[in-house]
Amino acid sequence: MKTTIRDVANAAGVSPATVSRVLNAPELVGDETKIKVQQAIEELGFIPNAIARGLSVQKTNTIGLLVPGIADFFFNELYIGIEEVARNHGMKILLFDSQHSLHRAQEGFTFLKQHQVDGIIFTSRPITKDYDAILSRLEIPVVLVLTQSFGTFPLKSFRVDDVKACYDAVTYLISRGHQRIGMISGPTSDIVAGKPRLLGYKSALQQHQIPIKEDWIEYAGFRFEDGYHAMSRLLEKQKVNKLTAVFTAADEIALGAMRCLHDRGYKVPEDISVMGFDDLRLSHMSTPTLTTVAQPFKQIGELAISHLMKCMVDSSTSIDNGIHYVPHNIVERESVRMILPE
Amino acid sequence: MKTTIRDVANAAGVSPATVSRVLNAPELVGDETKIKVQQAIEELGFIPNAIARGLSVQKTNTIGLLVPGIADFFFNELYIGIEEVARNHGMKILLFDSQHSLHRAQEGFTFLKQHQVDGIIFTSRPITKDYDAILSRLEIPVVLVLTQSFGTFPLKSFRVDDVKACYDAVTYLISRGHQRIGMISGPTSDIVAGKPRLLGYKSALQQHQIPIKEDWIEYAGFRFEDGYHAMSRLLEKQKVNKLTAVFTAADEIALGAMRCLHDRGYKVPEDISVMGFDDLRLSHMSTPTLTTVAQPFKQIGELAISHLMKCMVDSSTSIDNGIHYVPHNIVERESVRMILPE
DNA sequence: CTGTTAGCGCTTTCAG
DNA sequence: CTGAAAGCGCTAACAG
Repeated sequence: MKTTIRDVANAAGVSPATVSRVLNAPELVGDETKIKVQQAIEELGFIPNAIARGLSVQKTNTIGLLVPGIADFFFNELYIGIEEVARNHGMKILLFDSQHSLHRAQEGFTFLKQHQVDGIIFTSRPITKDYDAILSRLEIPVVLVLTQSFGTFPLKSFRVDDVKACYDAVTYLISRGHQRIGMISGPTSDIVAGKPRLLGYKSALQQHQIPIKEDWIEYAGFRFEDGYHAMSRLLEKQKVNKLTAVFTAADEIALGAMRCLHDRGYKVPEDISVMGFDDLRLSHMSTPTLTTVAQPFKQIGELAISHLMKCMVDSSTSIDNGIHYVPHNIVERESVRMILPE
Repeated sequence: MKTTIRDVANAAGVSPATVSRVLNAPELVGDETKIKVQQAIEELGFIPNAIARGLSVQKTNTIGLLVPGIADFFFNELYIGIEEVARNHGMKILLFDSQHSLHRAQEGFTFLKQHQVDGIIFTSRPITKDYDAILSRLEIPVVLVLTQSFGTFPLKSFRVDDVKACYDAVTYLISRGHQRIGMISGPTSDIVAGKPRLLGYKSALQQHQIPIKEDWIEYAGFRFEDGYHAMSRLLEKQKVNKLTAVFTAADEIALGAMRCLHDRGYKVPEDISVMGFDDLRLSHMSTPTLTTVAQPFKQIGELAISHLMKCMVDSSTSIDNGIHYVPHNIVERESVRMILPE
C-alpha cells in the first residue's frame, strides 16, 4: 500500500541503494539515473520513512526537550529559541512534559531514549542525585538549561547567574531611590530559582547598607495566585514596613502582586514599585508594563543546541561540564518609579 | 555498546522472541521465564528501542500535532488538553510548528508522515484546497481542530461555532444594557476566526434591532499590538460613536484594547466595557480580568484524539467527516459592566 | 557510477 | 509455552 524505496527503485529501473543515494548523497549518482529516480519519486509521491532510516543510521536527527511544564509561560520563550536553532541545524524536537514531577521526568528520559534522540535538553527545578542512575546509563548527551546539577553526574548547564541578576535588579531599584524594598521569593527549598534569587536580593541590600528584614520577605510559589497572596501578606505589614518597592522572583508572581496591590487600592508604581524576573511576553501586556530582568531564552537555546551538536560528533565534549552563565539584562518599563531625594 | 533485546535474551538464556513477549504480551510467557527475563532487563537497564518497534509493528503510538504557532497563547491551552488525553491512551505527541506559513505546514505533513505518526491533529487558519494534494496521498488520518476545511478533501473537524458564540457574546452585552457596541474583528479574509466572528456580532445586533455601523468596526490581526492600534482607531471616532462596549475577536486583542483605553484615560469597564474570545489563562491575570467566551480547548483535544483513535482501528471512520461543534460558554469577569436603564 | 548483501532492533508467524 | 526465521524500510560497505 505505502510506497517504499523499493517501489521507487522498480519504477525507475534501478536498485534501492541508488534511490537511497539520490536521497542522501546525490553527488554520487549519474545525472541520468538521478533524473529518472527523481521523476519516479515525484510520480509515486514517495516520502521516505524516517523511522527506518533512523534505525539503519543509528541517528534520528532529533533532540529531546524535557521540560517541567508546557503550561508554564516561560516554556514558550524557551521553546521558540530552541526550535529555531534546531531547525537551522536540520534537527527536530521531541517534547516531553514532566509536569513538575520527578517520576515523570525519569519517565521522560526513558521515553526519549526509546526514541533514540541524539541529545537531550533538560530543564527542571533542582537536578538532584535522583537523576544519577538514569543519566549514567543513558548514553545520550544531556545539557541543562535554566538550571544546574546538584547530583554527582557531571552535566553542562546554560543559565543566567540568578544571584547576580537579582543583585543587579535590586541595585537598580536602589539606584532609583528605593530603600525599603521587599521581596516575594520562591521557596528556599528551590535551590535553582528560589534560594539564589533571594540571595541576590539580600546581598544587594547588604552591599548598600540596607538592613535585611525577614518581615520584608514573603515566600510563595511561582504562579499568579501565589504572587497575589504573598503580596497580600506583605501588605498586612505595610503600616510598619512602608515598602516603596517589591522585587519578585518571577514575572508571573509580579503580575499577581500588582493585581493584589490594585485590589487593595495601591497604585503601581506611584505607591509601590514592582519588579519581576524572566521578561515573558506577558510583561509588556500588563498595566502597568513590567520592569523586569530578562533571561535570554533564545540565546540559551542556541548555546544548548550547539553544545549538544558538539557532543554528538565528539563524545569527549560531554566532559566539558560546568555552568555557563549567560548574560541577563534589566528591561525598564513602567512598574518602577524613581524616588527623588527630598 | 547499547543493550538490545538480544543481550537480554542471552543474559536470561532465552530467545529474543521471548523477551519481546514478556515486554508486549507477558501473559503468553511462563512465570519462571518471565521472572528471569525481567531480572535480566533490570540488571542490564534495558530500554527497548521504540524506533525499531515502530518499524516492525508499523505503528508508532504517536500522533502528530501540527499547529500554526507555538508562540500563540492559545497553543498552550490546546496542547495541555491534547497531551493529557493522549497520554491516557498511551500515545505520544510529535509537535510541528508551521509558523503560520502554508509552505511550512505542507512540510509539516511530510515530516509527520516521515515519522510514521498514526494520526494527525491539524490546526491552522483556513484549510484550503492547497492542502488537497498532500492530504490525499498522506494515508494517515487527519482531524481538524479549531478550524474547518474549505478544500475538497473531506476532513472531520472539532470547533466552536464561532458565529453562534459571538452572537451569544454580543447578546450578553446587550442583556447588560449595552446598545452601542463596537467590534475589533480579525481580518475578514480569515474565514475561520475572522469572518464568522464578525458575522456573529452583526447578526446579534440585527436580531436586537440595533443598526450595524461600519464605523463601529475595526479590523486587525490577533495580537496584543493589533488590538491596541485598532482600539486607538476606534477611539478617534468615539466622540460620535459613543460606544459603551467593544467586543473583540480574541483575548489577546482585548488585552491590547484595554491597554489602549487605559492609556487614553478611559476606564474599563466604567467608561467602556470590553469582551474577549478564547478564555486564555491570561484573561484572569489582567486588570480588570476579562469577560470572554470560553473555547473548551481540553474537550476539543479529547474529541480529536478519540476520533483519531477510532480512525486508526477502523479506517472507514475517516469517512465520518463534517464539522462537530463543541459548546462554548461565556465567562463573566470584570471587564463588562451593567448599564442600568434610566 | 551502480547493484548486491547484510544488517539496524524488534515483532510475529509458524513449528515444536 | 518457547525458539527459529523472516521481515518492517532504509543504509552502508563491498564489489563490480
